[in-house]
Amino acid sequence: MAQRRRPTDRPPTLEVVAARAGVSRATASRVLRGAANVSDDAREAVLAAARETAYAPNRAARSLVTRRSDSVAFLVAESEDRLFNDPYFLAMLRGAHTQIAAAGLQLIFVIASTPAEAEQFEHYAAGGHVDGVLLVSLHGDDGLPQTLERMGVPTVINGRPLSGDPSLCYVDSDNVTGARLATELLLDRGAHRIATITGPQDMCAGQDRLAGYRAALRAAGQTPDERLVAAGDFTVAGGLTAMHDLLAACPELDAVFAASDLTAIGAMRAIEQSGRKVPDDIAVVGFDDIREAQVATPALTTVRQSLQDMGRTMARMLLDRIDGRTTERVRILPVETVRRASA
Amino acid sequence: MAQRRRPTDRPPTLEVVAARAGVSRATASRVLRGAANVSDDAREAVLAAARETAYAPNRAARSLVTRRSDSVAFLVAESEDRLFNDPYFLAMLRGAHTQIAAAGLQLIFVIASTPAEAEQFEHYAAGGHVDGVLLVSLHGDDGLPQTLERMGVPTVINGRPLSGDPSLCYVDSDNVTGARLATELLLDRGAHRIATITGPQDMCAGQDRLAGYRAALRAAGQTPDERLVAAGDFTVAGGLTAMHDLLAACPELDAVFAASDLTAIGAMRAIEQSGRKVPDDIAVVGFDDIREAQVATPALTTVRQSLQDMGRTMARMLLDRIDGRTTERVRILPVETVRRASA
DNA sequence: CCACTTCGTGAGAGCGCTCTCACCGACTCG
DNA sequence: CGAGTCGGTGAGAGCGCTCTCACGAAGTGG
Repeated sequence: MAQRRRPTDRPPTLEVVAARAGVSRATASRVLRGAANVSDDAREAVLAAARETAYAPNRAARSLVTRRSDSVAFLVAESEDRLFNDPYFLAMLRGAHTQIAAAGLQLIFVIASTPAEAEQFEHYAAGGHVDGVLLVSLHGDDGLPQTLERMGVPTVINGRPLSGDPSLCYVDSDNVTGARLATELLLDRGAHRIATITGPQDMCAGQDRLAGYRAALRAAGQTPDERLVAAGDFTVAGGLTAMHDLLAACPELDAVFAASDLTAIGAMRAIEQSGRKVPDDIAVVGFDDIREAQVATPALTTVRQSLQDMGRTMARMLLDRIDGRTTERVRILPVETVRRASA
Repeated sequence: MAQRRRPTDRPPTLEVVAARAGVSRATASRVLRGAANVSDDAREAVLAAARETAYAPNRAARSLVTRRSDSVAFLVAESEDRLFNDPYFLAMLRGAHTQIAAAGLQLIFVIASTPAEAEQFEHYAAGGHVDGVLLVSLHGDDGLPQTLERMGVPTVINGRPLSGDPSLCYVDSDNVTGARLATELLLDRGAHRIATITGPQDMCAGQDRLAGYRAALRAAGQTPDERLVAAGDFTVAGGLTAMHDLLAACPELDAVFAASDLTAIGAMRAIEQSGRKVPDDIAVVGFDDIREAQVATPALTTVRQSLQDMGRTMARMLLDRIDGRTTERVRILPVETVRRASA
């Protein structure tokens, strides 16, 4: 437990600990950093002194000489709207925090919704104030990761960057397989005309899930029908509109693969409004397995991806890179289907 | 844009900027900190030099001498389970981030789910590594805020601390009024026997929402009936069980105020299972206005609290305290009812 | 028994910044 | 016209830590 301390007097320094232990600052420093070449006597004396004085190293002083900040940024490059539409975002943050904290680093949380904010962060990172960056929700072909890497700040991205730059390091869910599994699940159920509502095509998740849907249809000997593809944006409202369009264009469809759970919920609402039943008339499968999927009526069949794992994996890769350990440049995480009432 | 920089050469220092501007380090520092007593000539020269060299101040060095870390912790003292059950948690983080970033400080994200993690954080804070703490999801009469304040680290808590310590600084939603409004809404609708499913009674939100419910009934001339009060825990499962109990104990009830939206969703499911209809047989009102409330069937009438405002307000109070400005010790934020189909 | 290595240690420099203090020129005032 | 004031400035001392280097004691081999 920390002692009461008046604001005027200062926390104990290494000097104090060393004096109390009867050794030099250098030796105390060695012990506290866990360096080798210290005798057991000295080690014990220093540890005891540190405990008695409730010593906590001054990170600023350490950072000044080591040129490491011992902190990484969790940078969300996302507009506010979409940020709030990404329900497992928190899970990613949690996963990342676990790893980062275990390594003794601190996690700095940053939102950069606008180009101005992004540039401000670049400047900040240029000052050497973070050892690495976890970049979440990168858009289009934003050059931010390249800029950071050029400045010598290792960066790990969530989701394959659209730019396709082969030097970038990222972690992604297996969106193609997930979409294929979802579509196959509908095929197995006997669906003949399976529509899809896509995600935004400026994100790899949107592109890949569409690709997986098409791959499954082709594997089953069907030719993808463009009338059965409607554009969505991962939101409830987008799913609602897209589903109405699909029903108008092709009333005989009997199943839908929605590229996100929110989209699927919007689609189910549209189906209900048209007087049809889920899953009897039209089966629905989503993607993400957000909590709303369980609460929805009927409960939504979907594809689960673990964003906590995503955060953990990203953090682990980043730590490896910061410490100069070799690490794979790309990790693709598995997904699995979750069967509920809607299909 | 930052220039390409080989890992070996270092970022420009104040020394470099000063030399380029033809002034001393002290003057350059004055300009960059925005201090007074600098001639216009010197100011312009320094700013130009800083721009040309893409100078970014070294925070560690500054921190070392000013004894300020220019960072605050966003500390979540919450078990993982509950953390994931608090859907607007992210909104609070966002609100806090906006304010903190605008003040030029950085936000360090910390989760302390276990006593060991909490103690580790105490030790960390004792080292003077944060200028203040935003404490989220404090439980029971946890002594953490008192400890931090004793160490001279200003702390702002979300939600009235149960310990009732009058020295603590907090921001809370007006839970009593919210619960009263929700109950009055049911009374106005003509409900005669209004039950409630409470939140956990080791949290002020749970206690206050029960108090508001009772106050509304008494104001309407009713004597609260203990058979109509069931214990919940803010979860779907808890709401489901509690509602079954209520229906068994008092089959003639015609309305329920649930202390959270998730609880309300569980309750609606139980009502449905018992063969009754919402809102025709039993009207339901929740609390929070989480996104699931809109998606639920029927859409949930509820009480909205803005957790983004909460985060913003907490951050503002903390910044005021850090900078030594006087500030109120307690802020209670308003709530409003949102009418949807369930009542 | 002497050269050599190894190990534990301490002295001391310096990381990049802020801040105090002293100084200097220009001004005001009696 | 000398004494006092004041805005602008630079020299220099640290802040608390790490890290290099040198040194003495102990161990090792020819």
